[in-house]
Amino acid sequence: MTRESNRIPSMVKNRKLVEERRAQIIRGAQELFMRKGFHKTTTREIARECGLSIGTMYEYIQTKEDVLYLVCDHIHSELEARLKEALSETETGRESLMKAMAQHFRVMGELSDWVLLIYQETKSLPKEARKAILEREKEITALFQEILERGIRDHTLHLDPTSVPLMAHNIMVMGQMWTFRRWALAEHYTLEEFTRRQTAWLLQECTP
Amino acid sequence: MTRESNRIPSMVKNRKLVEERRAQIIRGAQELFMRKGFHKTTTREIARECGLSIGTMYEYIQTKEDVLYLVCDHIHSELEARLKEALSETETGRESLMKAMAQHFRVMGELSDWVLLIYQETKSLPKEARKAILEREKEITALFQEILERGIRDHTLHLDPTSVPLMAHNIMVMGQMWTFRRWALAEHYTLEEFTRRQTAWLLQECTP
Amino acid sequence: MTRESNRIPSMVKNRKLVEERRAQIIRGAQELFMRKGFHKTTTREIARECGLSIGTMYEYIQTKEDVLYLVCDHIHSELEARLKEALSETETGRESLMKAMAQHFRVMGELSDWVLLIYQETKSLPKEARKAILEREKEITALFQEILERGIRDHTLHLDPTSVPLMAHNIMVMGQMWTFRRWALAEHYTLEEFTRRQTAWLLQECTP
Amino acid sequence: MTRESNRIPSMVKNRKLVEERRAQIIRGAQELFMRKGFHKTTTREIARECGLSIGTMYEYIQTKEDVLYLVCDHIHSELEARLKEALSETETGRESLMKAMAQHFRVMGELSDWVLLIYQETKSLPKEARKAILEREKEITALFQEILERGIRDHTLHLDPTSVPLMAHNIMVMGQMWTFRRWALAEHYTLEEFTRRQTAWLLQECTP
DNA sequence: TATGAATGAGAATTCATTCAT
DNA sequence: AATGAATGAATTCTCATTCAT
Repeated sequence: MTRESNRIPSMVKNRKLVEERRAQIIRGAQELFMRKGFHKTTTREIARECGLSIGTMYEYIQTKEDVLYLVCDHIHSELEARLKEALSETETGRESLMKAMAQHFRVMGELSDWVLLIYQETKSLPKEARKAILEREKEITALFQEILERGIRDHTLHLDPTSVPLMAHNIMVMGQMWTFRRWALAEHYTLEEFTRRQTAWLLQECTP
Repeated sequence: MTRESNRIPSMVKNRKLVEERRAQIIRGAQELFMRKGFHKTTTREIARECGLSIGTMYEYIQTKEDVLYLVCDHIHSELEARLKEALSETETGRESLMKAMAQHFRVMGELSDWVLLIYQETKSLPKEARKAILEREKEITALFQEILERGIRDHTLHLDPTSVPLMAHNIMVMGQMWTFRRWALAEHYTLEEFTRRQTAWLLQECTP
Repeated sequence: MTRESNRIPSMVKNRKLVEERRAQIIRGAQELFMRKGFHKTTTREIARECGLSIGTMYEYIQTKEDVLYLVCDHIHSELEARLKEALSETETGRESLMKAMAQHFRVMGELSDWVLLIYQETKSLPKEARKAILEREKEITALFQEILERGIRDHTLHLDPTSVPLMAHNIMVMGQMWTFRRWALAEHYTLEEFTRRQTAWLLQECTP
Repeated sequence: MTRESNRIPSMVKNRKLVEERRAQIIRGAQELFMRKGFHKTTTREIARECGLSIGTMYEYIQTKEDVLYLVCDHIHSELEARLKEALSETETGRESLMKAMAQHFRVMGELSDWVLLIYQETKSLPKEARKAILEREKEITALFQEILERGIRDHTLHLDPTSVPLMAHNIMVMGQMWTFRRWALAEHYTLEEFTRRQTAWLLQECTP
């Protein structure tokens, strides 16, 4: 599930066991990183929280940064999975877009603490890992690009093809917006209102 | 200039000197925080970079977090000042909006490393300081709200008044977008194209 | 042995090891505190003296004050143990008192550097610990109260019962006297003479 | 008044001014040392408390230890002066002794916080200064020796002359006792009861 | 595989003292 | 005489990582 998990070497050979223990580690660390941030969480705390000894934990990772990577990767997997739930090839592009945006905002709202985590702690990752995380981000963005393109093909969305990447990114950013600026937005709008208005705005741009 | 600077107590009484030395500290720390991040920068490095002994530096701050606050506050001041340069009361709201958005995106592009800094390190600030930083963010957003409202009043912008806060935040987020996702956007658009398209999109929403 | 030792949390689980390492720490610190005082002794010196790395030492204590507490507690244990050696239930109260006083003065003389340590550094302890140390002091005083009361019961000591606490404290203070004012007393008296005179003085008060 | 004050060199030549400023310093420092102890009090705090700038303060002392010495010396002066108030050459030795003991206990009770200070912080003084402080202690003890000797000479006190120093020290220690062990003694006795019992005990020894 | 004691470089902060003004 | 900004050595404590059992 945590797709990139195999990028991180482990001392332990048994694949199944590695998978299982890392799930434990992710569960414990996620909670802690969210509450205290990456830097203020110690490896000891992570070990304790996930029920392993430090020695054992280090059999499954190499550095503390690995844990952060594991967590970020897992969150991305979750985001992507939840988004894909709402996708269907049988609908028109326009319908798909509306559903996808609604789901995207809903998920970003529900997992907002996790999303925050990704955007705030990614910079603590070593270059390679940071790149891999950006790649995931790109992939999710690509999902929206595909929907937009499908809409163009089936003539339910009228949009200059050169605007497709921009609009996909705009959608992504709208999602983040709900997690980063909720402190201000929630004073004025509910998630449903927010979704309705933003979707309407975007769709209008895609209407002849 | 660094408006909130007087929130942080100093051992040194001479106001002028405090102002001056803190400017030194900000200059040195900004550079380092940008390059290495807050946590990986040591107080000794900051002191060395800004040409003070640690002892002396600590006469002007109380904790390392104070330096971060000083830096964030300074960046916000810069952003706000640069944005205000482009504002003028004599134009129509629509004209103002176009200029302000262009300037905003330009500034966010130029200072993108600094902007990144604010959004990534703010969480390391103590609660009080974090709140003060959010306040600054609100104030800049308010500038766009005022422009939008002026446009509504002078009938050059047609927008449901309840959408004003949302659109102001959308503009803010578009600015951040250019700093956070430039790695992806710059593959497709120049800053000018980005500005043109986003402005057009937003203005269309404000056209009957 | 260092009875209160378990009040101080340790990172290390193995009870036996904790006992052992703390004994090491006490041994090293006692010597240093005696020579240089608590404040002028650094944690690194303590670690070096007791053959542990600082990191390791800090696995067994939480703060430098903990070391002081451990040392004070250990000294009290020693004092109490040595005093109890001389006690016997089978003798008359009067005989007991004489033996106990002699032993007390002897021990206070032998361990005078340690005793000095307790009385001079206790104030550097956090409140809770200071209270625990006073408690030990009370317990030793109580030993003398019991002897006096036994003497009253078996009619070998004639003393107003309301004077029992006062006399017990007087004995304690006589013991400290030999450590605190030896610089002056030793010019005139040997420990034996001191013991004889003070015992005689006190016993006379307890003779009809 | 602070007799030994001239042992400590000052940058300032004007004797009167030195006297005056040092009195200021003593007043401020005494309070702080009592509350926080010598080590936890900073020179800056002392300067602030006594209304001088640090620079100025250092014109009148050489090191922080000097301040401690000044304070201890001043306390001793106070103790001695208060004790001497109660002395009179015209009474019998016995009467003198009773009055002196009562006054001694009273003063030690009243100034107990200061007395504590002397006994707990003296060890922080450099050797020379520590010796000077012990000298003061000796002098006060000598006052009691003189009274005892006068009593022997005028036949109102019957005491083996070789016991004179011991008894003088016993009196001194009884005084300290009331400051050091008040936490326990005050549960059983008032200062008056304490004085009466201790005086009676001592006088009995001096009665044929 | 699992454990957890050991390590020590490294970090933030303090504070007595000086000295140019 | 008075001031107070500057200094930097010194101090306590932390924590990611290793490795012998």
